[in-house]
Amino acid sequence: MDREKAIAQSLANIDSDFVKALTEPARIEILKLLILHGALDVQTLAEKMPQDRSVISRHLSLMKNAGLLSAQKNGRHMVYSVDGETALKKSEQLVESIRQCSAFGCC
Amino acid sequence: MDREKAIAQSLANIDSDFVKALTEPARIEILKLLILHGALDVQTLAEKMPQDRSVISRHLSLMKNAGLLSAQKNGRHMVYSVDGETALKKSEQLVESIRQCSAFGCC
DNA sequence: TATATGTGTGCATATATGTGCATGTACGTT
DNA sequence: AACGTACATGCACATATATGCACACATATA
Repeated sequence: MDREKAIAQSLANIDSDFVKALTEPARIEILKLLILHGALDVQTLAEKMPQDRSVISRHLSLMKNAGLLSAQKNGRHMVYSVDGETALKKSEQLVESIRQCSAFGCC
Repeated sequence: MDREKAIAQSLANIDSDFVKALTEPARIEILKLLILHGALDVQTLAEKMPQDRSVISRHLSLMKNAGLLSAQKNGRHMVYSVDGETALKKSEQLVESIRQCSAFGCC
């Protein structure tokens, strides 16, 4: 059925990794700190949070894979910053998925 | 600092329950079935999925609390359907949060 | 009333995920 | 080359979450 495929396609477009990246309080805090201070390395970021550096490092890696952050190696420092363009694009894509589903007549 | 509060406020507006509701494959499948077939009761929904009825019931409850679904009692049947209006509103709110953060100069 | 059906919840369990410590790797410094 | 620093990863562990079974409650039916 065409309609079924269209609905499945819309929902398949929901980027699970991106959404998951926004569910953890520690990651929201990282996001906040990065927006507030701009680009920060792992060490500096970890000093502003209760978790261990290794934990912060893993969160950053996850958020980078989710398209929320971008990273740049500066000497032995790894500098992370928010990839606002990608983040905005992905969130808009989420709205579009839900909008299409609404258009399919869910209510 | 005013800017700091504004950033924190934007990120605090991210509805964690709503976002979490979209991270579980089983819940996405429920969403798909509800959009496809319209309003469905727990039993009918559970027959189309591998999980136990109790599991489906819990997912539905969570999605309802997240504002993704609405429910109506019909005799001994509990009929769930997608609350497209609320879902769209919440997803747009997510975009707005990220847009504001972008505006604060994260990139 | 007695019986059957539809839901939700308590409980135990498996899996997923966050966390911290120890270690390995990469890079700059002396 | 030797050392110190920054980061990532393997490992063990605690917590969160999804799952299924059994049962209690509500409602329809005989």
